[in-house]
Amino acid sequence: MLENLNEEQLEAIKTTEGPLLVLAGAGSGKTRVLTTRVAYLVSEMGIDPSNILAITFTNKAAKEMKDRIYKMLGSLAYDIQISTFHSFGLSILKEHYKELGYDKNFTILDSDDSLTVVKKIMKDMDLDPKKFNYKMIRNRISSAKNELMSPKDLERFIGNDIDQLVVDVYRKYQDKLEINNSLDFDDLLMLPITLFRKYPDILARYQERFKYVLIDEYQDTNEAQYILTKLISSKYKNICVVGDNDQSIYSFRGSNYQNILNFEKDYKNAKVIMLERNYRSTKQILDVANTIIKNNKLRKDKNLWTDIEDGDKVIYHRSLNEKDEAFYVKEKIEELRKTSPLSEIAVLYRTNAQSRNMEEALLQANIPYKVVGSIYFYKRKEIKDLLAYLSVVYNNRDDINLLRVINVPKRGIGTKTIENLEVQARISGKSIYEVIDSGKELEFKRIIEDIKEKQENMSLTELVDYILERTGIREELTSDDTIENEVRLENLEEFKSITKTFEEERGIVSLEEFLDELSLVADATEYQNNTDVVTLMTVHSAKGLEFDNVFVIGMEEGIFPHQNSLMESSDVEEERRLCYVAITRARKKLWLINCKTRTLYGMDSANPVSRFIKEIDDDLLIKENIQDERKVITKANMIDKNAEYNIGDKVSHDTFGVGVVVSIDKSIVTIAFPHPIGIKMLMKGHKSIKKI
DNA sequence: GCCTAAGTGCTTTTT
DNA sequence: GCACTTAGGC
Repeated sequence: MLENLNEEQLEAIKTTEGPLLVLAGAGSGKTRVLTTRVAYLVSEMGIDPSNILAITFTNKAAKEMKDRIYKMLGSLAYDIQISTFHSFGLSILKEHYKELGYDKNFTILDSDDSLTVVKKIMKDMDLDPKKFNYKMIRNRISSAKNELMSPKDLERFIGNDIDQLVVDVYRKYQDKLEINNSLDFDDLLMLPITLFRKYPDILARYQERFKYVLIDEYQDTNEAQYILTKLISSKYKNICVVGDNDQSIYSFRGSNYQNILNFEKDYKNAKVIMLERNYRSTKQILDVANTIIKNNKLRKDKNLWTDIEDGDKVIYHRSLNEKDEAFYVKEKIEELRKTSPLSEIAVLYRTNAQSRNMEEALLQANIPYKVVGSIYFYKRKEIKDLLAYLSVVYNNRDDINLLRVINVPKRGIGTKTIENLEVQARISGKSIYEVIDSGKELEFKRIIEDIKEKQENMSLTELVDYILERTGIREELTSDDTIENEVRLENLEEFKSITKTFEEERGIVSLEEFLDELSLVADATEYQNNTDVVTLMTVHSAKGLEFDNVFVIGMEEGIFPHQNSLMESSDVEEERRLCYVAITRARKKLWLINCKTRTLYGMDSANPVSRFIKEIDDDLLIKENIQDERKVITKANMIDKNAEYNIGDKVSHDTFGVGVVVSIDKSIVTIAFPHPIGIKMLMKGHKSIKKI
């Protein structure tokens, strides 16, 4: 078990008592240290497996850790609690929902559902939707929760009308969730803390149970996660946190990498171990990563090194456009697959939207791939509808899901009826299901009741089938023979194969178990078992993974670093850390790719080369296709029909600033906007363009 | 109540 | 470019 470990790794494993901070650079064997440490605690120190709590951020990391520990400990591993923060929170709430005023069958809303609730509340408040951004309000509520602030706590910080509005909506939002017996993602972290603060005896039991606590990716913890771990480990203080401040990439979710830098202050006698030797990447790749990350000002310097000297140089390729970019990657993959399994190839990008062209290219070339984190499966209407039915069957009081399907398929329940139901529910403080007592909606209620009754003697897959039958969804989709309906049916069949896999792996699965897991794992690829395929994913999802061959596409200003990060230097630094994460995923070969022009938001644009590429020393790269920079002009339709345009005219745009008309061809006017957008073209009828 | 066409706004990253 | 909303006719 302890073979082939270096001195620092061994020390991290054997320091079992007291607080321990492991600063682990990329590829330094962090996961190995964590898993071996757990195994060591059990097999060498004789610690009861059920006294150990290991927390990760992603389901994937948790699964990986479980598998590895299982290999070392066998079935003893089952008693170790290894989970993500959110699933750990959920497990606490499953035991103590009563103390918090919830019923056993509470449901968990995904972030779209939360947004729907916020929208609804704001509409009820008669707020002009154009004036207030729902998403912004939802995000503010979410941040407040992650900072452990109730509406009342937040009140003290009101400085303007918007703040006041956030507090008002937050209060109503929380009331709504409680009436609906439902929780959002943030509640999974916040409520356990509320519980522990209110009931010290319950906390004491958890402290007693989890005498040994391990936290992975500690640099990504937010306030709620930080407090939660602190509470649980505050009695025995056997807390081991592992992380790398250079890989902190979740500040948008409230994570604070100061948590890792402050660890020594929090725990006075903390031991600190640095893992600086990289076992993953070649020197050529590591050099590129190091030259980029050293541009961050707010950073603790460290020296990540490797002795893998003989590698290939990193390639920087510049394509014509995004199609060409995808084509290039496809060509390279076809070469690679002669010598490497497809599972050792990853294509990484900054935003999910970038997967599309890549998918098309791979599809055309018959190269199997998977898109990780692609939630599009669960976002599809038919799947969401089915899930909504399952949720309502499980928790009748879940208004959000009920309203989604009360008229699906069409049953003649329209806006008026629904409005009435909502009003009734609001005055009586009940859920919609509870106030239904007549009309077509009673018919709906009967369907749900019937499914609930039948459910008792059915497997999960049978239940899904019965819902499709009883609700009329299947009939609706088969009665009209269109391609769209065909696809929908296929997706529903695919869903059934997910439930089947579930049941094969775990035997009888309750609806509760299934819904819980789906709400925490919104990624269809987690349940696919095709292994030898190319992996497409965002850089964020790639964290913690490694591949022999890595392509990073879209290395352009405005994309990577992303447009929205360019205003704040601290945000650009986070983008740089993200870039560092991307590069350090590669073991052997790395390609950095961008293109001269691409279609973005429905417009053609020419983005400058990413600053991260420019930060790399020339002699570290092989450059391909680099020529005539910055003269690319693309065209599209245009604009304010009432105005006349001449070359050289100045125009202004709310987002892009002041631009100059560079060419006119019939109805197409091309406008150049300054850095960093590059040159943007605008479509016909775009009102935000004004001639000056 | 339902359907369609036209209009609008927005896309960062995730549990 | 797309998903989502809205208005207006049936």
